[in-house]
Formats: sequence, C-alpha cells, structure tokens
Amino acid sequence: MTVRVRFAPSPTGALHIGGARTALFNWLFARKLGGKFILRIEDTDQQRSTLEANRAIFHGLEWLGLDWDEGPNVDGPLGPYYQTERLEIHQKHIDQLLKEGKAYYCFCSPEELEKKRQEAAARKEAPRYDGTCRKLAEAEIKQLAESGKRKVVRFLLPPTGDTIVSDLIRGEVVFKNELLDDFVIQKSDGFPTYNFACVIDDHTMEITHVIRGDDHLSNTPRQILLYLAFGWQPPKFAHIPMILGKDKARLSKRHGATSVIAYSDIGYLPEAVLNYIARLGWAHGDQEIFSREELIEKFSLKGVSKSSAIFDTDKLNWLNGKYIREILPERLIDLCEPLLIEAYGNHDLEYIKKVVLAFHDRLTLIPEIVPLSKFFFTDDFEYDQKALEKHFKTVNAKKIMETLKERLAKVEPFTKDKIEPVFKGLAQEMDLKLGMIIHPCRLALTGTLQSPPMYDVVEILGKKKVEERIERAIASL
RNA sequence: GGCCCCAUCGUCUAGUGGUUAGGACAUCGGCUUUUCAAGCCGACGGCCGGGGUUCGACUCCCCGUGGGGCUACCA
Repeated sequence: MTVRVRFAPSPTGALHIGGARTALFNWLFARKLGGKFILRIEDTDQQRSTLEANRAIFHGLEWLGLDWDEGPNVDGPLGPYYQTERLEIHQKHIDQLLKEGKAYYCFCSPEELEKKRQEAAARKEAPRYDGTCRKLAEAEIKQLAESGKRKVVRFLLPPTGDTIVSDLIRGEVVFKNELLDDFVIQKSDGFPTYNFACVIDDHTMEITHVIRGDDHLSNTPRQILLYLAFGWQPPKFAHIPMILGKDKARLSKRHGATSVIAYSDIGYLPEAVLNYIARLGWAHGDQEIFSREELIEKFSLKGVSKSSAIFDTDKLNWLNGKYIREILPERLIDLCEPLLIEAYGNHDLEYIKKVVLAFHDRLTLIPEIVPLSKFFFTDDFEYDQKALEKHFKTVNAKKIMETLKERLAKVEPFTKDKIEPVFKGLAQEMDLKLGMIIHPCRLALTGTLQSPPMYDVVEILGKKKVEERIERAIASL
C-alpha cells in the first residue's frame, strides 16, 4: 500500500513555524517513501476561516518549496480538498451513526452547558457532558426538533474500557474511555467538528499515516473510537513535539515573527528556514546542514525526538548566513537590488551588482546590506567619532591623504590590481605600516571602520568619488 | 481540578547498562587579516531531584518536581 499523508491546516491565519514543520515532516515522509503528500484545508470554523489565510498558507508552503500531490489547485481522485466541500460525506456518516444508535441529538444550549461546567468545576469534578440528552425518547426528540430548537449531534462513547493509541514516536498511550465524554460531532450550524471531520476525511482520503503536532495526542482516543464505531482501521499516528518560544510557552505572536512569510520578509532564505525547522525536533547524528535532497534521503520518524523544542533565532541566523554565503551571485543580486533601489533610488545595475558582491560574505540577513552599503550610494554620511579621533588626528594624516590622492589620480585603469601597489608603495616610501594608510582612507571613503576590503571599495567607488571623499577628509583635518 | 506527553550544556541535539557524555548555535579567548565579518583553533558549560533494579546506571522501574498539551457547538 502506498503511503498517503496529509497536512491539514485550518485557514485562520498565516502558515506559522509549527505548522510549517508539521507540513515539512509529512512532506519528507511522503517524498522519502514515494508516497503522496496531500493538502487538506480544514475550514469548518465559519467564524475564523478566511480566504486570505487560505492564500497565506499556500504562499508559505510554496515559499518553502513544499508541493502537494493532491489538494487545492491539484486535483486528485479523493477530493474535494476543502473540508466544507465534503459536507455531504460528513452528513452521510453522521446519519449512519445516528441510525445505528452510536450518536444522538443534543438540545442543550451552550449557556446551560457552560453553567454545568462551572458547577462541576466548583464541585472539583471533571467538567464532562452529563448525558442529559442521551436518554431522550424518540417523541421528545421529534418535538424538540420541530420546535426549531438548535441541536447538535453527539457521539455516544463506550462507557468503559481503554483506548490505546499506538504512536510511532511515543509508543502505546492508554486512555480510559470513562474519562472521555460524549463529544459533539456536528455543530448546530450543521458543520462537523474537527475530531469528526478529521476522521471521516482521513479515512475517505485513504490517509495511511497521520503525522501531526503533539497537541493532538489527547484528541486521538476520541478519533480512534470513531474509527472503531465505523468499523474502520485507524491510520498510523505519529505525534511530533511542539515548538516553543524562548519562555517555553507555545510559540505565538508574542514571540515576534511566527509566520513563515514573516521570515521571508525579514530576509531569511527558504532553504535556511527549511534546514532549521527540520532540525527542530529531528536529528540525523551530528549533521547540521542538509540540502532538501539530503533531508528527503535521511528523514525518518525514528529521528524525531519526543520533547518540545525552543525556537532559537541565533541558530537560524547562523544557518542563514551560511546559506547566503553559498548562494549564486545572481540570486543575491536579485534579492538585494529591490531593497537598495527602494532605499537609495535608481542606480546603474552594474554598479549595484558590484556593491552587492562586495558584501556577499558579510550578511546574516539580506536587508542588512542596506545600511552596510550606504556609503556606496550617498555622500551624506558622518565620520564615526571614535574612528576620527584615532585615524584622522595623527601627525601625518594630512600628508598621507594628500599623497594618496595624488597617486590615485594617476592610476589608470582604476582597478584594484592597479590600486593595491599604490597603497603598498606609499607605505614603503613613507616607512609606515599599511594600516596607517588604509585606516584613514577607509574612514574617508566610508565614514566607518567596517567595510569590505579597501581596494575593492576604492575600485567600486571609482576615481571621481574617491578623490572627492579624500578631499573632503583633507579639508576636515 | 482530571487525564496525557515530555525531561542530556543557556539553546538544538548524539547517546540506547560499562563513553574522558560527542557535535552545533550562542558566549569568551587565540590565530589570520588593511577594518568588520567569515574561516581556523581553543575554553566555558549538561545527564532535574529522590528512591529502587543491577557487579555497574544518563540509559530500566517508581515517586516527586518542572515544562507542555487536552479537557469547546476551535482546529
């Protein structure tokens, strides 16, 4: 039997980091085993589901390169792939349970239930549904229904016994049926609840492995009971650990960027994010860097850990820097160019390319190039105060700069291999350490003490700018 | 409250009864260099606590503690 897994987000917000990792593990599992990766949108919450969130989820998955074999926009034999388009299927199964006496109508209002819950809590009892409507007679049901009273459908649970979840990551987890209550499977708006729709859809879509967040483990016995009620074979389950924020609380907006797309906006590369989240809760020996192909090759549920993981931006940053250093120059240029144009207006593309390449090795996040390269695009910069004290207020600073200016004026063509000897020759003639020339020069040209290698900067800036800036420096000496 | 899951450096993790408990990020130091990064080398730093089991426990069992989850007409 071929493996079929699914990622089943609800479109109530952007694709967040946790969801992305769940999607990734499912995707890797399918790709590794030559199975199918299915995307199903669980949009049965009419209040919270939005079209925008739906698009955001696609966008996030696409950015990470997690393509689905069946799902929205990719027809498959077992669709549709929006849960709300499967309502007849759900209804049919609701009816079946009702008919078989495995489910029943409940007319208790939310207010009544809430009141009972509070009372139970006050008595320090578990807030479980008390089964009021379980014993309703046929005639009563009919009458209540005809009176237009809102109703839900509840699943009738076996009152005793154990339900065992056989989890691929956690082993066997035993739940006592008596601790569960008759949960709602169809809401008063006629929509199925999560636990029900999930089971019906997973079964009818022939899902073989349910790989999902740890937060669903406690829901699993309810779902298994449903499978059993239908006489179905449950899929295999694998509950992966959650991702937490620095404060060990579940990752949320409070922790800053949580949506995958936010990471794109901040300047992370999709391969870095992919690599990072793959390693959150999963390991393959000591290896840290994995290409997409390696991930597919090496992924296994056996490597998934049981404990939750804290999201560590520092490590993500390190990975991102590593990936940036490895990407093709053309790609880096494509990434940086719009940011530079936005910040500094239009400039010659060739010039922009040279600037970008000068910073290729020194970026952790793409947008860092904007402030770092400021001096390449504007004369409007101040000298760093401390640097000024150190490198401009030396006895022969003026002499050095004047001589440097004269010499550079004669360089032709103005390329770094012609520029370098000027600096070195000058140092030798004046019996100075090279730094004595380079430091003030860097300060004159960039206003700072940090820049790409000096000769590169001089060349890229060009003869005219270099002269102007050295003059400006001399004037301030 | 009840039930469930989890527990190795600050963080991500390797480990599967006998190891100097390994790697990575971060931090700190050194080297290199025209600066800053990068890179290389090194340092710091960990088996949550208590009981068992065993010749021997990070590893197995129990209890505690801590963290997380579920307990919705959310998913």
